[in-house]
Amino acid sequence: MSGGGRAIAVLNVAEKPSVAKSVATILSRNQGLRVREGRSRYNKIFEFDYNIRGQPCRMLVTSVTGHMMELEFEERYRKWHSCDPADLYRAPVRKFVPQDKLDIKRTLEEEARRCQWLVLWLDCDREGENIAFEVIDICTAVNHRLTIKRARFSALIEREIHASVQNLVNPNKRFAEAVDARQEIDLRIGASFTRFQTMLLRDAFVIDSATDDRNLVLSYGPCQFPTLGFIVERFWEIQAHEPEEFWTINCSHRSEEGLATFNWTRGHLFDYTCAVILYEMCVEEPSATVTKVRQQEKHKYPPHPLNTIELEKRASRYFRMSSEHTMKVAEELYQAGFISYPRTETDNFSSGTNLHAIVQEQLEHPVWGPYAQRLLEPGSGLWRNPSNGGHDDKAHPPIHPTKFSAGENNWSQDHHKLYELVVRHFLACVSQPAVGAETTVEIDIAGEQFAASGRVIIAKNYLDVYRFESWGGSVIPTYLPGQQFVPTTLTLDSGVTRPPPLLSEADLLNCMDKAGIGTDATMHDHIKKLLDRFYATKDHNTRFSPTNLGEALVMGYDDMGYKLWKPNLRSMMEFDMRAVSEGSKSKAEVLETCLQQMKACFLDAKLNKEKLFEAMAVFFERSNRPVRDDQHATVEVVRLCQLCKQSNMVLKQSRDGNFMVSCLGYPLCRNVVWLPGSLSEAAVTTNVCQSCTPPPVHMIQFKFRRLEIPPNYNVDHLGCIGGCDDILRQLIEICGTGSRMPARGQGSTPLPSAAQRSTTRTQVCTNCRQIGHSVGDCPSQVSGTSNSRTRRTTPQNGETSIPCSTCGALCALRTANTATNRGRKFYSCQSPECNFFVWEDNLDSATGGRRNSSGTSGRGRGSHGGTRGRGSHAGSHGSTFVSVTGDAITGRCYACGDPSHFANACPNRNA
DNA sequence: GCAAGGTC
Repeated sequence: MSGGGRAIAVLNVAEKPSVAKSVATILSRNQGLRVREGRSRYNKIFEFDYNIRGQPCRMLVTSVTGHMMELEFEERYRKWHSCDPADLYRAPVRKFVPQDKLDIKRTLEEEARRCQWLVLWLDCDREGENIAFEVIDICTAVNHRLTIKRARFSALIEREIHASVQNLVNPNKRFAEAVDARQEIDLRIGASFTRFQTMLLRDAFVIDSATDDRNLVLSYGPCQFPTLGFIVERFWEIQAHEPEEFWTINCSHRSEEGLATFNWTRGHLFDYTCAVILYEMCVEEPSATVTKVRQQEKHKYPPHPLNTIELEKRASRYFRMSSEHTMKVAEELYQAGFISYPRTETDNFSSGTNLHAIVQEQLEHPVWGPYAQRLLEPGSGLWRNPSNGGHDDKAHPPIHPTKFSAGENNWSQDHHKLYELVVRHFLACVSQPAVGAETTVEIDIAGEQFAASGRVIIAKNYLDVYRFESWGGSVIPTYLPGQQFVPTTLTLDSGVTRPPPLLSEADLLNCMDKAGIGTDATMHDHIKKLLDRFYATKDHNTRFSPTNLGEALVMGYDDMGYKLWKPNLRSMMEFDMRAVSEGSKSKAEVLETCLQQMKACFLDAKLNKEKLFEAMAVFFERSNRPVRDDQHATVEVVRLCQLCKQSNMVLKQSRDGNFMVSCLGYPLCRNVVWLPGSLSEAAVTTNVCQSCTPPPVHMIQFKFRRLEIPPNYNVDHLGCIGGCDDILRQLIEICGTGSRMPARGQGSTPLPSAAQRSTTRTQVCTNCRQIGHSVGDCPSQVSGTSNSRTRRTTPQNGETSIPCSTCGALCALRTANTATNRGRKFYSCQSPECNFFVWEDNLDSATGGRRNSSGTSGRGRGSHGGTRGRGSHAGSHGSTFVSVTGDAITGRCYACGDPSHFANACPNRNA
């Protein structure tokens, strides 16, 4: 020790208990290391003396367990009906320490009070940096004099850790801010879309999932939806596949040495005539000449060191274990000390790793022990330094065995399998590749080229231990260049193209990895979420299909023209996060632009919700369940209820279009203000009334139907329901409120409430000027569009109403005002119980039935996107038309079957 | 009841 100054107390915090222990063990060199309990039973506190750049330190090393804080909306936005989901793009959010993290927080506070320095040993990635700032916030709140330092390390090895503590740096605020932005965007997008689509669809359809419909959550998330998108896209590709016939020429030759199968170098042809002509040329002159014999040494290389994704993919492929279960078992093996940390991107061992020692541990294993023995014998030549997979998370090594086991009593079959995979994979990584001798023989028959190949494995090497992989070997007879022979068989075979298979779990992980969806630690969660939400199913072969629900949701958004189910959104976010980390964009800037875009997208999705209805209607029956008052309604807070003084009053639109402002405390509080029946639109604004108390009373932007209000009133009116608004009061008196509802004559329409009855007055129809009904119920008017039209029940060209093909009520002609379909006319059913909808330009095809009546131009399942199958996946081969046996050629016409000629000379050819 | 990210 130099200087000899007074020792300072240094609080060191790692991301997880295992890292705290490693850091403490390495720094203390295991001498004078004391351990004591913290308030959390997982997060111990290690103590020892150390010296940082001449400064004597009393080191305290403890840990958190990942993030300390969660992001949530403020209380008044937490309930699903507390606000319009669109408000969640602006609703205030706050970070808080959840209940199960409070004990760690208290440990940090208690220790931080007594320390002078805080050294952050969080993982060296963006999330780690964000957690670092969570720790800083907690510690500096109780001790603002703390000196804050960051330790940067790329591996938990002595050299790195000692160097790191002597070269402490400052934490990187930009990294942490990138994560803050990601969290906020994920929360706002996820919560808004989840609430929106759940409330919109759950009660409107009979969704035959395994859970009670009322508890069903139709979640949306920027990772789960693209994952679902991969599954649906492949499913559509399969459905859209049109089998296409192709032809190929196959040739075989049997000699004393065995059989050789020659493949046509043209592969296969889709042109039948062309194939037949080439085939007949071969048959007429069937002698084969060997043009080339090539012999080559081929290597099959062992896999890269194992990271999380690869572990999940291989466990799925080899054992059909789900990625989620794999991670659970791996976690247990890790906790028990048998394998290294299982959540790692790294597939490259750092140069300091003692690989021999890891092999050494396995020597006594009854099955692979002898292989490990051979590996360590210098004379065997089996050893090879592992390859570099090119990924490094700078925090963890590749997954490898850390403790020998020949199997533990408490292990399940899956524990055995996974441990075996980790060990065999590691031993394979440090082994020589398999070596094979490959022979390729090329022949020419009448100018057509064919090739056959055979392989002899010379040295299996790593394949001896890696039993999960194989390398097929096949022997072919010896051929010499220039040699001639007559094929044993020469056949023209047909086959059909086949669609690609459904995505396997390994395929899905691959898609996610390539598109940057999720992290190595969360990808399996996203897959599991799709199963939990009934969006997808997995068959016994680990292949995923979308459920009707999953497909309908993706189809609905796809029909809106949005790629919300594509990975692009996440990629863009990832790009922005990187920009924040690098300082080229600010967190505020990214949040502003991203949320603005997403809000616009959300609002447009809301406007286009018919698309979701249509897509759902392809798969599900409409629900007969009475629709609750708050379903299908826009919900916006106007003011605090002055009756119960506990809940908010919100603007709502009932399904038959009437607006009201009612208390969320219903049914405990029944306070309601009915708005004029002549309203076509109403939206709560951010403007607050200056005269009504107690504030805030939000003003509402009203839009009235021109023909339903007297000419001296404006169609647009910014009004207040707090009692100050004379215009609103007058219009309620003139037009009445909600009176259109009982007049609709729908048996299931609820009776008007007391409040409604009390505000319904004698009315004068502004259309026909008669007393007793309002314009909305005027018998001489349909849907308020004109005062001269009469109701007809048969559709005619240019007609304004048609009978609903679903329920028999009338459908009114309306004009769309959405971004994607502005100006396009459609019919929608006027019955509040029915959501029938059809584009006017689809009317002809719509009369056949509901399924074809959707606005998607008859596009149902199966006709989506998809590439044509041509050449993608060759199917099985079929008929043999001509066979060549020895020297005798027998043949017949492909077209008519006559043995006297071939198809190119067939007299019936053009018949 | 909602997201995704850490981790036990």
